[in-house]
Amino acid sequence: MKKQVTIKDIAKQLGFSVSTVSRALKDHPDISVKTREAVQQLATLLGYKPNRIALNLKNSKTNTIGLIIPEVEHYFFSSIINGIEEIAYENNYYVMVFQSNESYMREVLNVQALATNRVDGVLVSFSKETHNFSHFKQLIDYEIPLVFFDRVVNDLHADTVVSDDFHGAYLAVEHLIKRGCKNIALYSSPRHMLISQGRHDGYRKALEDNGLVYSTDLIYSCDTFEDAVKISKSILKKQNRPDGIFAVNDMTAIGVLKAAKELEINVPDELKLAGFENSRSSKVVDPELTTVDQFGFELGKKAASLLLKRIDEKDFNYKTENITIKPKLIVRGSS
Amino acid sequence: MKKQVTIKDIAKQLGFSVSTVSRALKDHPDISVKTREAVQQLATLLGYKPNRIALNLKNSKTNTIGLIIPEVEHYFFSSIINGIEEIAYENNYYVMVFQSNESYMREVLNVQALATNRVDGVLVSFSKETHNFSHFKQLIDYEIPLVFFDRVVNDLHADTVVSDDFHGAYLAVEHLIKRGCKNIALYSSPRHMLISQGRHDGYRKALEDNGLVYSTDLIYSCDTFEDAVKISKSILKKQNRPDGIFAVNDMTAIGVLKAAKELEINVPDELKLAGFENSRSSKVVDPELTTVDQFGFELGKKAASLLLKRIDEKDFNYKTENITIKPKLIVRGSS
DNA sequence: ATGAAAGCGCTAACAC
DNA sequence: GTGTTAGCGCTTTCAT
Repeated sequence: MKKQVTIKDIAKQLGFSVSTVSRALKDHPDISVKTREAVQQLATLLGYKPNRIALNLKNSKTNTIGLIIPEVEHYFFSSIINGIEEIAYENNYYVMVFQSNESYMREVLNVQALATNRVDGVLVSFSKETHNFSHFKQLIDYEIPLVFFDRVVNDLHADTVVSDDFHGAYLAVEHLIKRGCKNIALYSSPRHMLISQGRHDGYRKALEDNGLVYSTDLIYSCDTFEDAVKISKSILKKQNRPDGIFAVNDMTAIGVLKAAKELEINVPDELKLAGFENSRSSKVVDPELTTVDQFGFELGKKAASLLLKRIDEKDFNYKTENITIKPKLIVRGSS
Repeated sequence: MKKQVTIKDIAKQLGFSVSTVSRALKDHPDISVKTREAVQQLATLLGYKPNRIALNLKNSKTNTIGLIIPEVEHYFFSSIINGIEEIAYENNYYVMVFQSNESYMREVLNVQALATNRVDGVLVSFSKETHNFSHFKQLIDYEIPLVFFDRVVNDLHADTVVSDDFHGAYLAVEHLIKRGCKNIALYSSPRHMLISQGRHDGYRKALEDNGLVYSTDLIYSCDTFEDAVKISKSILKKQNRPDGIFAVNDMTAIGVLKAAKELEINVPDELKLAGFENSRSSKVVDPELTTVDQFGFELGKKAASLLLKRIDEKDFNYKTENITIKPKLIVRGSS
């Protein structure tokens, strides 16, 4: 990289001191119109760009927020990124994105990287492998504000933003019941994650509120397309197979759909399906998938706004907030 | 944010000078084992983290590469990000991701942001709106290495990495012909982008090599799901409707599929379809979509490796490379 | 084996 | 209205 133009260069060429140039560049009232204009003109002429690094060092502030997500590849996460970027952009912040790839080890390294890069705040949705949260505690020790979204943990000094999983699941399952299902299975992620916990509880509550029996026999640990195809083939062959399935995410529900097709089980007539995410794929399958929209974009915006608020806070001992976004059931052809 | 621990703090507590501490921290041979250990021990005790910002300023190097893409939300781009991150991670680089959202204005601002953040190099796939490339020229003036991928322009001092669109399109169309299509339409993006140009040419060549007539009547400007649904409804109602359609991306092909279903045109019997991307959605529709895999992950890796090589180069006047990744036809049920 | 000091680019308190 | 200077955290040359 070529040596970049600095205020020093401008100062030298114009015979001013660096401070004058610095002030002129930011329209300081003390500076005479003449010098200001001369300086600004030369600056653009030389292609001067302020060096953020120097500023960052000076101010101990990078105007950068760190983001750790499991994988960009999921529609839900990429729409969250969009929401975050929107807010960051509006407020002159930059975003550093790190993926944990669902690996705990990688996530720990990501946190290190963020700390060493001196980001002003961090947004996290942690990996499936993460059970220990001491790496996040480090950030908190540094008084770097932290906001968890989607996958959250409640016993840290950090805000949280989630969609109301309980409610979303309740809506979806209630809907399946109203459509006549009596035997509804749940395809769910590992239990330690609060999201699946909430969705599980919403599922259960909807059953119970509607006089159906909750049974662990109807609960399957499965949250990917591939697994869903595989296990559904046997599940759907059973004597008293489910007449409705609620899956924790769209791709899982779509996996079921695929298996059903192969077994020539008609969806929605013989089997009704609901997913969770409102992904692009959900609109594209046939029949289209009934699903729960989590408003990822909004969620990202909320999380980022909250983080920026925390960054501005004078006192790090703020009272943490737990924000919940109400999801919405999107009824389509699969139910 | 709390005041972070610096080498100064360590020096003071131990009664050493900062230079000794600095050296001890990096296992400098001059330092005695005793001091080294004392320093390193205290450092971990206090939770010392080197301040990258200071380093960046000192070295005029940020170990960060900038990435500008149209939208993370597309599977193709997110898989590219994965490839880029992989390489960056292995080489101790950080990635700053910016989205242009297909807006020229936004892209220009992204470039500014990158320049002011003093990234060591930049990876770009430019927006659909971008016809003027002077903002990239600025980066080149600064001697910041630039690698274009996917959407590229050839008359700048920058390397390019693309998948062989011509070849991919040729494969897809040739395949449709072999399957018996005689009247193959092309759904394509605006022509000024090299990608659609290449795909267009591959389409044309495949027709001509196989004794079919190329005609602009069979070319439609359409590259989104929604548009494809809309325009296909009329196109597929025509007297001599196409018996095969090749679309520049999967979602467009899937839009056609949707329209065909509504019109009760059987795919693949009455209409054969091929897309381009090998997205998640392509595996999920019924019938599954024949498509061209562009190996986004590999492409991202190649682009990032090349960029890092350029960053290390002593002389900015390197001879630019134009790398092409051979795509692969994935035949599925839609053809 | 360790320390002093300069410098990376910029800002701001303090002079004048 | 403009200049001088110190300092942000770190590395490194030059002393000792």
